[in-house]
Amino acid sequence: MNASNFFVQVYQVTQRIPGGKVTSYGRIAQMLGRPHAARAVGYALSALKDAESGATYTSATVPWQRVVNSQGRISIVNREHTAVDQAHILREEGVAVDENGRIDLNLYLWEGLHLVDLDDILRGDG
DNA sequence: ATGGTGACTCGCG
DNA sequence: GCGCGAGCCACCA
Repeated sequence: MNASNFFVQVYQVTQRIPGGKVTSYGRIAQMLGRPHAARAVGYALSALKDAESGATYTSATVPWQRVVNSQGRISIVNREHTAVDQAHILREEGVAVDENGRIDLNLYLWEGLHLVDLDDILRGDG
């Protein structure tokens, strides 16, 4: 797999996160075989375009809100207009987020992909 | 090719 | 629990 596919792989893994569950940037990186590429994962999600852009992967087709940091905390608080949105959307999905943007990973952490699904993504079939 | 930039993580104090 | 510093990775000028 070449580096140019990395973003796409991140998006595809993220799309497999079921509603009501969350995972971390680091875990996604780990699933993709790059345990230290957490920052790159965050970079990929920040690169998502608007729904109107017509791109394949947009903030509307990729549930970016289900990705938080390893502490179970929302990483984009007080960041421009999108500030409180992530917590809001997660609550609508049934995830308990306190006023500090913290989530109990013991309750909402996503199990992760089965090897079969991961294989599809890493091969580019997903 | 090189340096700067994050929606990251981990280890310390 | 919180702030810092130091790795780490993919992108873009």
